[in-house]
Amino acid sequence: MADVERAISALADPTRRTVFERLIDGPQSVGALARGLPVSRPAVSQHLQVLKSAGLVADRAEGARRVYRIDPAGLGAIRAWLDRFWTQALDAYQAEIDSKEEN
Amino acid sequence: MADVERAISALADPTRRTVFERLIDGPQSVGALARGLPVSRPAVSQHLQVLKSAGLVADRAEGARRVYRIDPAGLGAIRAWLDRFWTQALDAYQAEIDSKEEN
DNA sequence: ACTTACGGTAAGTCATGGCTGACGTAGAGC
DNA sequence: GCTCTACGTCAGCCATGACTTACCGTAAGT
Repeated sequence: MADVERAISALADPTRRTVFERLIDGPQSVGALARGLPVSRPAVSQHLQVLKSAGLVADRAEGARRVYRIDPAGLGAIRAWLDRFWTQALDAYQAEIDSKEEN
Repeated sequence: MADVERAISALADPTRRTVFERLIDGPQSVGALARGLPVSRPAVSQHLQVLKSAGLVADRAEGARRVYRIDPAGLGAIRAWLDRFWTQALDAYQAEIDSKEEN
């Protein structure tokens, strides 16, 4: 649950969301990611740490470079949480409509 | 898409998430919500404005009181966005695994 | 009309966090 | 071993936003 919390707030930042979306095209090194973004390389590195601690990405050392890839775990956690939430909200919504129609 | 962006960042705040979750139990007035939270009533009011502009809640005037309820629109937007994202991520993930096994 | 309850708004404070530049470290090539 | 590239980390800056108090309009009850 706290895992989900961090995943959500991680994806709340626009830059971080962009970094994450770029990784969908395939694993990338930090420098490669930073080159396509309007922020410095340290900024990208920090964003990747946040994404990593949220279970959204994983990293693998490849020589001097560090390649990041998407980790399905974090996204799956959000999805599960959202699904449960979604059904609850819909149920409550429908129940509210029904109770109004009974008048 | 920008709608989704606001919905996500809206749910990123813990207090706001709590407010939203409380509304699942049924529509609530601002005062009722504030009474169960460690923050002041204006704070809750401001959070509700954010949730409203994100399409996550809707309000209805009921005499002097203002009752807020969950609006499925915002949650549905996040869900749709996340689903598309989810399949893309999984595809990319699987494709990456396959390309590694070909060595 | 007066009062009381409810809630949105304004102004101001303070903490969080995103960003940069500087620095230190590890690997690869000559 | 020297150099160059690639990253992570640290310190500090600054904007964003969450929160509070004070205030104002509005609706209902007496």
